[in-house]
Amino acid sequence: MSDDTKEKIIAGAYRALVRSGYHATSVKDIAAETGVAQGLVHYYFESKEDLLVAAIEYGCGIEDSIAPLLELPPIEAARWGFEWEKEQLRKRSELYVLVFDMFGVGLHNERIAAAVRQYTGSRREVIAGIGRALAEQGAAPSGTRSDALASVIWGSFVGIALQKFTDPAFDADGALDALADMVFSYVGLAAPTTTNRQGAV
Amino acid sequence: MSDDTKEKIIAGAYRALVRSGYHATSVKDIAAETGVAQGLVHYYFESKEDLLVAAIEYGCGIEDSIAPLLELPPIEAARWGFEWEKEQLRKRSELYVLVFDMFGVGLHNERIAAAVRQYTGSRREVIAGIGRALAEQGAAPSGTRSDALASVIWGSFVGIALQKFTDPAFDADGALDALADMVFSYVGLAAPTTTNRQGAV
DNA sequence: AGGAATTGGTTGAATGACCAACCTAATTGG
DNA sequence: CCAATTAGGTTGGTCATTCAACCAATTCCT
Repeated sequence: MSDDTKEKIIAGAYRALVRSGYHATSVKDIAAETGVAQGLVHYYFESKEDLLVAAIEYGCGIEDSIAPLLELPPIEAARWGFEWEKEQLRKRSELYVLVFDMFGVGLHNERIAAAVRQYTGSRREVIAGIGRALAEQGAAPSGTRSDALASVIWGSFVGIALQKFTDPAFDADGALDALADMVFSYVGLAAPTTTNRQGAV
Repeated sequence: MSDDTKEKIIAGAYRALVRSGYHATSVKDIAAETGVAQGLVHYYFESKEDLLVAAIEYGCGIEDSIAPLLELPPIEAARWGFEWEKEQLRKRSELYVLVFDMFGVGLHNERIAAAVRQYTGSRREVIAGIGRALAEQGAAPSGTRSDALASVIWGSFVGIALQKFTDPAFDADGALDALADMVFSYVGLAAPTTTNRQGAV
């Protein structure tokens, strides 16, 4: 029952974290959210920070796996990558909110910064991997630096998500379509044949 | 001495904010940073939040003005826009840190969210304006939605900056160069002479 | 087998520190 | 005189962390 309780506390911490943000989440909140005495939280975790780091890692782990994407041929993977991002943005918005919160916290907390770094690094690497596979197939311009391009694309994902969360009226799908259009045009591939892509200024 | 002191407190708050982040900055800190009694801070500002919002606006206001950029012909403006971003990233990194901090805070604080929204909106609008000017000159594909493209570019700026601050080894200049390369190639490729996008409505 | 001791999990009430905000009385200086 | 300013203290609150006690199994001793 012990590992179970620990896991329950982590899940509760994640929920509390998503609801209230890093700084507004107290140990008391977490205990209440989990349905457990406050003292028990410290029985399992040395400090609040320990717990929150665990909760963040837990949150990053429960997202839909990208693995199936990487089984596809690289061109398909690239196409679906943008769709996958759109879908995650819709389905898992609370994780994005948490991640942005962590970006901010990480600026002044090395522990959290490390967790964030690992998360972003793995994300960017997926994109870079697809880019390299494309380059090996000769489907990208010879001078293209896959990692720089991956940084741009992943950065754009982040920036678009950010705009969505700061402005509820923001058209994230439109921006992601524009990004995809630009990327595919740049690497010399046909643009993905997705939804109605009407051009209106 | 009165307006001067208020300004001094705001500047001190800005410095404290940059150093320690939003949540770790107390009124006491600000008073100490400014070299002023704690009570005086409350003499000038109703609440801590009032002061911090003022400090954020102050911070956004002291950046180098983009105005001269907009005097240039749009193609030159676009070119220099990327250089300007590189330079700001080098010279004004502390403002970026503050802005990212605010992104996080804004997710759970409507007051700060509004300040952030205004800042990001004005930034994006500059880019969109250049894009529209280019489109009017026929230098961009007819189907291009300037605002979607501006969202992508500004988003990428943000994402690249973020990567720089989470990973000191990150090559921001390289990423910005790649972005510029891609954007220019996109706009150039689909120039009026090309036919493949002409029919897009 | 059966009572005693041990252990791991759990509780909720302290503890001590810190915070913003408010207040007051005293001082400065134009 | 009046506005700005200081130093100090108070209030009411929140916070993470600690701690002694409690409970239910499990193990040990006889």
